[in-house]
Amino acid sequence: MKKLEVKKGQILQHKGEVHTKVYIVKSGLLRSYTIDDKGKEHIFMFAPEDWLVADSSPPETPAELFIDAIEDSIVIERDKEITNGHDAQKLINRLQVLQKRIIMLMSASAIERYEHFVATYPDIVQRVPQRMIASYLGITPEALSTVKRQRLKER
Amino acid sequence: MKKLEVKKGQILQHKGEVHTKVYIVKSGLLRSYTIDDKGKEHIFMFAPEDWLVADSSPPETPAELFIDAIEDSIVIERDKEITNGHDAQKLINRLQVLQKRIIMLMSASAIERYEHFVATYPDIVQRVPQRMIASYLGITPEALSTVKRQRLKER
DNA sequence: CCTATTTCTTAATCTACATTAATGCACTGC
DNA sequence: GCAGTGCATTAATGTAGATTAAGAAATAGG
Repeated sequence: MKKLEVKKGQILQHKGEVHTKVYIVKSGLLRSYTIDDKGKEHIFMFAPEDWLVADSSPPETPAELFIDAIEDSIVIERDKEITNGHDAQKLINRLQVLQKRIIMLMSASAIERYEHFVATYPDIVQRVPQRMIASYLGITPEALSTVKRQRLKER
Repeated sequence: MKKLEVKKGQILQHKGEVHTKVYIVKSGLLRSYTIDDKGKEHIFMFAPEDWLVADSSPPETPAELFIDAIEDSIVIERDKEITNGHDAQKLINRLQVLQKRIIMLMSASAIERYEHFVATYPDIVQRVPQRMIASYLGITPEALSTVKRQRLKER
C-alpha cells in the first residue's frame, strides 16, 4: 500500500502481467484498456478521482488490461488480496457498472450510447480526447464526429 | 435462504422489482435478460448448475434484469445482504466474467464471439435454443444462422 | 515562437449485420 | 391425427457504422 505520483502517459500495468495491483485514484485520471489481436485499442474504463482501477483477473493469472494515466495523477497502490467486508460493497458497485455497460453495448445505438455517456460522466467528456470517448463507446472517432454533428442539428 | 423448484419458463424476477434476491442454481438452467425500449430481449447471462444469478443493482433500487428458467430447475434463494468473506471471491469471479464479456463485445466480430462462446460454454450450446445464443452474442438469429453455415463450409 | 505530430472533421465508399419475408420443421395441445 | 404456434433457415434488400483518404485544427516540444 503505497502512494504513487504518475505522469500523463505513464503506464502502470501492462496486459499479460501477473500479480497486478489495485489502484485507487486520489487525483487525476487513469484509464484501463485492451489492445486486441488486430492491434486496436478498446478503453474499458475511465477512473477519475476516488475511483478504483484494476484488472479483475485473479492475481496469478495474466492481466487482460493495460492501465495508464490520462492526466498527471496521484494514486494509491494496493494488493488484491486485501479484501475486507467494506470492500464487498465496492465490488458490488463495480458489478453494477459493468452490468449497465454490457446492456448498453448490446441494446443501444452509437447515438444512444454517447448520450448516456455524456449524461453519466459529464466531467470526463471535457477531460479526455474524442478518440478515447469513441474507443470507450465502441465506435471509431469518425463515427463519433458524425454523431456529434447530428446531435447539433437536432436543436 | 430457501430452496425453490421452478418449472421451465417460470419467471423468478422481473425488471423493475426491488429487494430482489440472489439465486444459486443447484440443477437446471436459468438466464437473466433485459428487454429494451424497442421491446427487444437481450440475454445477459446463462446460469447452469453451481452458478449464481442476480441483478447487480443495490437491493433498494429497481432491478434491470428479468430472471427465468430455461429448464426445470432447483435453486437456492438468498438475500443480497449476506456477504461474507467467502463471497468476496465469488464477486471477483463475476467481475472477471463481465470484464471478458465487455472486451468480447467491443473487439470481436459475430463469428469470433460465437467461436468463443462455443469453446467456453460447450454444454450450454446444446441446451438452449439458437435464438437465445444469438441474443447472448448480441446478434439476430438470422445472423447466427449464417455464421454457422460459413463455419461448416470452412472445413 | 515556429515546426512537427497528433487529433478532429468531412466526405466517399464499403461491409457486417439488421430487417423483412417466405418456407420447412418441430413441438404442443386439443 | 392434425391444426396451430413457435423456431430455424435461406435469400433479398436496407443501413449503421467501418474504412479510407485528405484537409483543418489543436498540441507539444524544442
